[in-house]
Amino acid sequence: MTISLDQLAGFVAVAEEGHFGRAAERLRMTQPPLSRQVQKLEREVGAALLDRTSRGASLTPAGVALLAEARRLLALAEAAPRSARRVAEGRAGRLAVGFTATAALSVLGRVLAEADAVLPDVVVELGEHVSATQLDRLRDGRLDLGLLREAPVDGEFRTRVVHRERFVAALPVRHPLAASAREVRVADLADADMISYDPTAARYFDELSAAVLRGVRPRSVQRVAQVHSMLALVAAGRGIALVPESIGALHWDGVTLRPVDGWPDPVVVLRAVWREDGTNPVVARALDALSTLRER
Amino acid sequence: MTISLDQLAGFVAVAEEGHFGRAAERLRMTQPPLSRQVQKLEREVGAALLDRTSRGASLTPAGVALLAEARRLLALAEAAPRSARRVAEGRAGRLAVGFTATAALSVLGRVLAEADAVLPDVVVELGEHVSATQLDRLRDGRLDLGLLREAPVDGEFRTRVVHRERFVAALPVRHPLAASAREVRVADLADADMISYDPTAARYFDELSAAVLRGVRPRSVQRVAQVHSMLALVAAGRGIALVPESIGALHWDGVTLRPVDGWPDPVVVLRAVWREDGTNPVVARALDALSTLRER
DNA sequence: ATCGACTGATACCGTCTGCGCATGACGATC
DNA sequence: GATCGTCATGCGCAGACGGTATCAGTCGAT
Repeated sequence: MTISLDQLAGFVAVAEEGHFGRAAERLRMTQPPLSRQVQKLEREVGAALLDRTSRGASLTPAGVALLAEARRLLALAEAAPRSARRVAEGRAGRLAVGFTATAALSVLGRVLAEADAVLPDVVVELGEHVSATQLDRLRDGRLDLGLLREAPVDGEFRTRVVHRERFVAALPVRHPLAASAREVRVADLADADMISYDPTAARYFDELSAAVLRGVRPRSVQRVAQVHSMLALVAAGRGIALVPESIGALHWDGVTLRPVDGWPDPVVVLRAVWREDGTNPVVARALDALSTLRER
Repeated sequence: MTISLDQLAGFVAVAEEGHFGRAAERLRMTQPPLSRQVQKLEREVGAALLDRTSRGASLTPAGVALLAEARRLLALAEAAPRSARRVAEGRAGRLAVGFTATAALSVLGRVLAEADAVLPDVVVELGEHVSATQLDRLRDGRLDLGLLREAPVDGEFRTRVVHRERFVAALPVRHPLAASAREVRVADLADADMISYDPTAARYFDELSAAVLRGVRPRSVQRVAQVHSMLALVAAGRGIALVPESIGALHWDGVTLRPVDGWPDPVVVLRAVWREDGTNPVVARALDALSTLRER
């Protein structure tokens, strides 16, 4: 009751060959069923598509019109499964990536460049979210991959460190420590005014700060959640802050970044997080791309 | 070995319903063959398209990709026969129309406007050719419809008069006849210098001129094939010419058009000519449009 | 004018696909 | 843990579809 792709393929072959016999040969079948196929198509279309003569067959105007449509249909029908297979293999499709504000400064650019190079047919959709929101959206499938600081305790997630960097001290340019030495020592911070992290909203940075300060407890003059706010306060001369090194990409006026003596190890990590049982096959391919990234 | 439209329709139904049973109901079939249909599609695509659970089925990423393609395919498959049928009925398609230089001045504009109004989906392809060339191209199918003066003797053509007009005299503005009276009389032409038509290249006009002059034989100072050349010579003051009234649309400087006394009948005709056994169904529709045109 | 060669259409037959019915396997829910 | 609802599977049969043989028409050569 409706047309079939076989009928269209038969019709196209006859139209191109101008000859039922040769068309049948091309389709690796015999002529009689091909004739019937085209007749059936004509009945279903409700119009003659071919003029049959004793020398072969030629297109009617309706046939000309249908030929173009039939070619498009057959091309689509051939391409559609291939493209679906590519999506299944993770070579094409969509990848929803979440990232934190500070992640944008360190690896996001390289991640995207690498994804573009390795997975050119994957459309990466980006969203900036704090860590907790990213985990929520990973859970409900709105994100495929998160870039965040904290290691999620939840068992359904898997994790890979994609970036390590050092904590550095951000000093107001007029601060005495900025004038005197090249490196800041931990002890110098003991009697400094310090802008520190909000223990809930920026728990990771807060705990990391406490760890690297090794018991030294500077005066905390302000607690903020965002690294950016922190730098604004430093620029205003309100105190010193500890920030990830990659923040230096911003070149904040009035702020000097100094390494801290005795902190050689890159301790601030950024993790890629994804669902163990995620369904998007692009994730696996993207993680391959991320691993080559880390090797450099 | 290849996908079928039925499989795609089944897949789309399941994808939209999220449920094999309801999808089967929508397709007016039972659930088991639908399940097998989708399974087969998945084998042929080479990827899982649906995640089956005990609550229904949801799309995999590959399924999402294929769903979009499948919808496009099905829409095309539904539209293609309709559009072919419209072409077969002459409601859509191409119409190659030939016309002579003078036809362009009289009815071509109205013909095209009418065609656009009555047959909006027909693309009209225009070509200006002399009558003989038009007949050749009608014969070999490069033209569907000709607009020309002469009635073809050939039996394979059919004809319909689409325009009638009068012959008028084209006078140089400084010519005595232009100054004296409103109408020119045939007798006045007897001793006038006259620019006349080439008896082979413009046979129709030549014979018509002879007929309307009723035995009066003016001096023929020049013979030309094109009405336009004729007017150029009139403007140059070389003589009088007889031209179809519609040429007045051109407003040649230095030329005055005057009706001729005793020529009341519109004698110059323009005919639509087409092949008796032509294959393009648009022709019949176009002739319908032309007949309504003539009634006005 | 006749015959032969070639065109697509038709008749007939066998197979294989694809449907429906009955039922199974599995998970969710109470 | 019984029950309900999901999709998958086994089986039998009708119909679709392809292949072989043949027909019918047209064209061209003899």
